[in-house]
Amino acid sequence: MSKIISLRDAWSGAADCDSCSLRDGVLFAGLAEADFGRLHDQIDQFALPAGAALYRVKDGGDHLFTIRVGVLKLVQYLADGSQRIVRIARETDVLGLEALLGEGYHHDAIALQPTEVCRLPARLVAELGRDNPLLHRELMARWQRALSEADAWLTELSTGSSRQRVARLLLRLVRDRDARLSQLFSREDMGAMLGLTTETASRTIAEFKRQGLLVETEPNGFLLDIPNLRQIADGGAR
Amino acid sequence: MSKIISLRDAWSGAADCDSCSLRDGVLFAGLAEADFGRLHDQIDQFALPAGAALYRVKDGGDHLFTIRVGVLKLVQYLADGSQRIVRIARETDVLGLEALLGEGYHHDAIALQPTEVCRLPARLVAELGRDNPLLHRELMARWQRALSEADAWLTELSTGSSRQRVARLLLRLVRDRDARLSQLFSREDMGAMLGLTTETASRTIAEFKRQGLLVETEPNGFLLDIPNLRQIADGGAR
DNA sequence: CGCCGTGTTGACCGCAGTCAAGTGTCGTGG
DNA sequence: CCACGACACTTGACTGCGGTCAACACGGCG
Repeated sequence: MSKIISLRDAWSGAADCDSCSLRDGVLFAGLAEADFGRLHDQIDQFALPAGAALYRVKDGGDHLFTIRVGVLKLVQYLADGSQRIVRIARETDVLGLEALLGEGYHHDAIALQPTEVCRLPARLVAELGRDNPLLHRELMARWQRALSEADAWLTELSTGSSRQRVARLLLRLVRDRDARLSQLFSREDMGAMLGLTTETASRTIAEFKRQGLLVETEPNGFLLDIPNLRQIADGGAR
Repeated sequence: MSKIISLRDAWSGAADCDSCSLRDGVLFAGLAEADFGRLHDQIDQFALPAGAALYRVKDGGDHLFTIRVGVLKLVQYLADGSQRIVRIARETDVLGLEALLGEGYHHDAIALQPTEVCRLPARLVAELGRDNPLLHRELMARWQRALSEADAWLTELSTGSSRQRVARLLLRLVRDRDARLSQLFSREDMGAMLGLTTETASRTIAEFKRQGLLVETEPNGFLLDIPNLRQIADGGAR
């Protein structure tokens, strides 16, 4: 368990959209300058340390968030108190889409690394989306992306042996990037993502290291043996 | 494996929307009569026997579907050929939302029971959605519903012991309805939904029957002992 | 220094996967 | 009409993977 940090503490000012390097990649790429002006001064920036919650299930939910840097986990809890991580969000991803429907958040969103986000009022985005086809389309695309992710977690990360799941998770983390990985999740989080216990996650990672499938080249810098991991992921050899 | 039935074979005419009992519940509840007219004569109806595919992953994907009666499974396949059922769709649900983004379908959609659907051209729905706020909102709500379902499958149906998973599946099938259940899935499908083997699904169902948690009152009519199933689902006693 | 959180490893055991046989039902064709 | 095969479901026997409980190593921090 980590310290609780309220969003208020994390406020780091009004957003500096004009110079934002993500400007073209994010939700508002297609927004006319006029519309964007309406939105702009409603946007706030926040910086979260690792372990801080961006929002929690019970929260009201009247803001969307786009991630500038960092990684967050989306967590749901079961009746017995155990947790399951249902998705991971990283830079340019949008969180809290459910706020557009006035639903209140469906997960806890918790930073896994130092993270910066922009906060947008849901009402305003919903309004703009109503008569702006490009934003409308962009919102649908975000929803679809989240859905595809969710499906992939089911088929790839909740099926097969522990070796397969861990291998698939590692491969998914580097994806298009090359074979280097800057940070590994805690064993506990890995377990919660893969439906395994902390011990099994630990054992499997340790085994991969021993077999040279995962080499720590520098502190917090890992190199993956992608071909062999891929073979394991597909049900191949040990 | 079941016979392959092409959608062409299943065509059963232009849709009779005016008398459709679902008219108020579906996507177009908020559509003005004029707009709806544009859409209406583009809609076709299909009837699928159990086992037939509504669409497959490879298919182009330029139609949405709304389900009038029946149940479908959405299936994804892994590299090793095994299948995982990622969602179930029933009356009033909308399938193929991804077609709105021109993406091609992401699953195989296969009827589990005799099923009737209406088919809508994706392009037209996308157009209407662009300048119709109510439809726009309705589409977002559908996407969100699918996403919530996907998350629930992860936390409820892919976590815990086989007894817990089967119990949660049964409870989910009756949901708001009362304790009666008209049809049970095949053991194979249950396994694919829960990440279990066919044998384990069979054993667990058989055990529930022996314990009176699941009573077959008539052919294809089951009664659930909801309180006790709920206790099992939450990690309670055997 | 001692504490705490995280990761690792060991020993043991039980649940669920595997392989296989057996039962029941349905549909087809002789 | 019955014989047969196909298929789904059930059940058994065995095994192995991963869960559980516990001890220990390591590093950071008060």
